Amino acid sequence: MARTTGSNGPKTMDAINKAGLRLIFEHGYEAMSLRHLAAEVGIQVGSLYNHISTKQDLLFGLLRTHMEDLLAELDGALSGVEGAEARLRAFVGFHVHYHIARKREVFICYSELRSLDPDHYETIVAMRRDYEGRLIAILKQGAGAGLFFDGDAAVAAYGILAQLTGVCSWFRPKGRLSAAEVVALYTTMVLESVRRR
Amino acid sequence: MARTTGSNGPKTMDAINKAGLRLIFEHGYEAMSLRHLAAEVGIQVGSLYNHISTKQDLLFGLLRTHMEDLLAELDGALSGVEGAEARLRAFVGFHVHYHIARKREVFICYSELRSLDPDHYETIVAMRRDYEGRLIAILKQGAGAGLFFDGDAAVAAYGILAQLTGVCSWFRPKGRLSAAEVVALYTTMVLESVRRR
Amino acid sequence: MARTTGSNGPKTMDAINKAGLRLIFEHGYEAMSLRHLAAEVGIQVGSLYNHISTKQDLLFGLLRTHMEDLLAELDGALSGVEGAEARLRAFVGFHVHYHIARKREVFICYSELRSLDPDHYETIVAMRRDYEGRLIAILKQGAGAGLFFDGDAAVAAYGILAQLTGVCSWFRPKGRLSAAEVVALYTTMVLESVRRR
Amino acid sequence: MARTTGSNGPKTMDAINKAGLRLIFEHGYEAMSLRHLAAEVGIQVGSLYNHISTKQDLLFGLLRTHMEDLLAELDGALSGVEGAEARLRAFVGFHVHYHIARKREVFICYSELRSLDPDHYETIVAMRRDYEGRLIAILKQGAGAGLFFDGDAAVAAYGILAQLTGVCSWFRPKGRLSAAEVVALYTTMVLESVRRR
DNA sequence: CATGAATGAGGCTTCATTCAT
DNA sequence: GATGAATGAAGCCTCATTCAT
Repeated sequence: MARTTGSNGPKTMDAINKAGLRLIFEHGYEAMSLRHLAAEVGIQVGSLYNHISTKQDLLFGLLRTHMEDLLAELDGALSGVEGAEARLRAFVGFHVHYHIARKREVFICYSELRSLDPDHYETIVAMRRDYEGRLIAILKQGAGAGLFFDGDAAVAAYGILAQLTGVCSWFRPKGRLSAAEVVALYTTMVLESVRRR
Repeated sequence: MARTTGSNGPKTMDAINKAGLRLIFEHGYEAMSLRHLAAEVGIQVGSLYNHISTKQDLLFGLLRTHMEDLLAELDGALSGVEGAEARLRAFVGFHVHYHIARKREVFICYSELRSLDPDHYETIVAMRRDYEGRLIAILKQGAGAGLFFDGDAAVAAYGILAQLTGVCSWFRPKGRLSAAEVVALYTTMVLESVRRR
Repeated sequence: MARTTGSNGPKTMDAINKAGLRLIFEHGYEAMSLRHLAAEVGIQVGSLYNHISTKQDLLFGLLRTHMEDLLAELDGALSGVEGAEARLRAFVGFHVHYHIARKREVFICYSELRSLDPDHYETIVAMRRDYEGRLIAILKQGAGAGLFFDGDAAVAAYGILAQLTGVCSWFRPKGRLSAAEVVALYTTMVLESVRRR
Repeated sequence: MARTTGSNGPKTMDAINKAGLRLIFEHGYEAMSLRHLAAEVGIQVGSLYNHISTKQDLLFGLLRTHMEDLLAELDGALSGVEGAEARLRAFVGFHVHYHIARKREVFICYSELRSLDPDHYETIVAMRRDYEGRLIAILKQGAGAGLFFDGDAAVAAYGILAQLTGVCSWFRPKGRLSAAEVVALYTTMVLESVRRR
């Protein structure tokens, strides 16, 4: 009943996004009910609609924000780095760290693609292709420079991305290996796997 | 009203499994309604219950069958193969082919784990660990023989499995590369990525 | 699967009646499903229909048989007994013993009246009125003979019947009082309650 | 579509309780569908759940309220009344009047006990035992004072309660006897039936 | 006489969303 | 900005009953 304070609009929106991210990660978009979400935030279901327009838009907002961040931060990580090998190292390091730090956004961005409306789907998939394109470009640059093998760069990129993205499934902060050690191991594995022989 | 034929029990059960697999793959377990499934099979919703006990059991049946097949066929593929490198080649080849051939079972076995009841979840995850254990054992065998690098075999295995499993997301039968070509490329990448240097 | 013996038709019908009586007593007619009943009998649901025509008819059969038995046995118990007081004693003794012996039939004959189709309802209620009429007649006979008070015989009879019928709710074979002791107590209470004063 | 009025929450809850009481009385708890109830109240089925949590809770609420009222009003009726005979007269008068006035609550409190969840069942049965205990205490008090016979007070009480409770089955406001006349007749019958002889 | 597969209606409950207050 | 009561569709599942085998 009693509201705690006056206008806490932005705070509420943040809480919705945070709880929504967690609930979608844990139960999936279809399985997360707005009742559940509202309870987590501490408001009534109807009140959600003062902050979001539909359940679908909540999902799309989360995914779009994630993809925008991912692309922007990748560009930051690659900026000023020259040479295919250095750029590949930078890519692997960035990708693993980001995917460990924001595993929930990453996870739902894969698993809930199919829950998006066609229009929203296209938007997110296009951003995803942008991201993959960055890695493909690096592989082609390296092949052109005679450093990397000369096979199908896209297929190789898909394999590398899958390997690296896997960390969000199994990495545990208190596990045997630290994030830095995983980066070191996977950087070596990736570099060896594409090196010209 | 008019029944089409006489007792077609087994045929119906097959149709349910087939349609269920496809619908869960396409829309997800939560998003697949039994209405939808029954319509696809061509029977009434209630009639589903002559063949399954619950929606959850339908899912579990699909996943358990898949994991049983996966393990049995892997053992077949590795049987009689000696030496760590040969076994690793056999593993990669088998894994990629199986994951291309049965991409839907594979996909839902990852994506719908969280939709399983706790007991069912444990059962499937245990079978999954069995499967991963086969690859880890090969890596350790190779490391012991001085062929493969001496790092964390489990983490390396997770990376390899993620890379290979990725094929069910992007592989298209009519794409640029045939299954055999993907196997060739990925076999090389995997072998190089773990080779002792 | 394998049937145990050859034709066991009447045996099956008996089993259905026995299990039906128990299940209706325990859960109520609406709450007893034919699945439940079939399982109890050890056959498939569809097979029930080789023995009964509808669920409703099963109920009606149980109630009609009970009422027929009740009336016939009451007539047996009163036959040859002369004098209002002796007949009232005989009535009380018979009623209590019968209601203890066949408490389940008695119970559902009250509780499931409302589950009967209108026609079936009328049939059973008419038999019930017959039964009540026997007691009312005894009270009137006693009043005419100056033994019993001269009030509303029907209302008195309803009170007596309710009191006596109550035994099927609380009587336990191993309770403090034996059936005979309950009969003795209630016979006294009833006789005193109607005695002319 | 068009909402009739603004927030009429309490009014709706009242209407649900009233209609629920009537429908359970007429058809039984199992046979009353929420469709039916909602139609009677004039809302959609789903809207019921803005006021009740489950069908079971609706039943329990009705029964608990009834038992609370019954106990409270009995205490009111007995308060200040001294002497076993006066208290027994007060009990009979109160019981009959209450059971005529609220025959539907009384009826379902007997007939639907078996539809209660085990926990709810225990709660109601305990209250029922409380109520019976009041009558047993009066009988013992009278026996101790040499007014009433010295038999099994509990069994006598069960018989008396059954007789009195029977009114809700057969009493009709426009029948031959008024409520006051029934009370007079039954008070006499009960007192005579337990008087020391 | 028993089976198992089918039907179509209906069971209780939850859903996302709207809107007057 | 929050509430709570309303909607109408849909969720999974069970029901009594039928009937070819």
